[in-house]
Amino acid sequence: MIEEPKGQAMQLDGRLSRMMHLLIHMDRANGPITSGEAAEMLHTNPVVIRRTMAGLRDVGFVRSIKGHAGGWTLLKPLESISMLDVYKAVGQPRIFAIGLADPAPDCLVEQAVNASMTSALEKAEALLIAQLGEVTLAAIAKDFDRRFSASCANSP
Amino acid sequence: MIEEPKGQAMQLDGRLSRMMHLLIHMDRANGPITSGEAAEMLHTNPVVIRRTMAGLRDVGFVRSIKGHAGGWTLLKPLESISMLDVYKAVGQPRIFAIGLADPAPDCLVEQAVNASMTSALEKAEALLIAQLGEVTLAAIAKDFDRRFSASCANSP
DNA sequence: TTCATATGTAATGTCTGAAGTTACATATAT
DNA sequence: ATATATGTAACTTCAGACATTACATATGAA
Repeated sequence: MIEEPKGQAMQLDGRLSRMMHLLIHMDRANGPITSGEAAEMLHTNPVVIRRTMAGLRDVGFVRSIKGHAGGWTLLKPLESISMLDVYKAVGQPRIFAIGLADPAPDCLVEQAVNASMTSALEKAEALLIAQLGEVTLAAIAKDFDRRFSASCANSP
Repeated sequence: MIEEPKGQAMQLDGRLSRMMHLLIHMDRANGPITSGEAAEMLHTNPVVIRRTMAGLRDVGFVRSIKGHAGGWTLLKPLESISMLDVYKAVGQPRIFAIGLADPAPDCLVEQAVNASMTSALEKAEALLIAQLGEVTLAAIAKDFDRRFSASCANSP
């Protein structure tokens, strides 16, 4: 049997999923969480945390405090933050990996192809955005609680 | 409202749109189209054409003939080829540029985040696949005919 | 003040996959 | 034979997220 390398898959933009993860941890924390602590939680680097959290700070979801006893604090309740809010806060990353070869071609055939492709992609994007808007971080946190209870049920 | 930066063409996978474009041209052509001719149509390289068309040949949509008077020929009517068929033929490229930071995390919080993300992405993907399945290349070719007539109406 | 601690950010390196390119082997009409 | 075409391997290029290094700046405590 051939061993699959599979250390990490492809180069996906994980900012949305990472920030959701972190915000829920921050809601659970007592005091501020430092970039170093957050980096450990997300298995990444403190600078990556600061860089990505900057967007969340800009829209007022979190606050950062420098120096001793500093770190990051959640400012808004999870009920008020949807997945879509986080998506926007991290800069609305490009959604699709597939797309048009040329967005403004001279060829009328390619224009017709682009029209069909764009129509399909836009519908899928609209549904995704709608889905992201329907789920709050509080709902995800609640799902976590359910999973946590279930995992504890298996321990004496 | 957040203004999207929305720059130029990034690193998108254009194989689906390119092959659709080319197949419609092949349907319009009298004889075989060479990789060189196709490359000019798509503003790319003959090797890229051969590489990508190989998938379409494997599923029987086209045939390639070597040597003098060789090239690529369409084997099936555009009515019988959907966008989804082409998508599959080019290897079902990855659809999304966003995704999970870690597909199999230990952290239960991240597992809950992943569940929500996956749910949203899967619904959007299902809709996209459905859209691709509903449109044949013949329908796109017909749309081209409309555009062509419209463009001729502006000429004496 | 002095110093350990944290964030802010620029600069640089790493990684991945489509696309582009070069080179050459192979097949086929004339 | 030769010109023409495909088939592939083996590169290079490119873009963007992520990782890392380095240093400036701010802050609380001894």
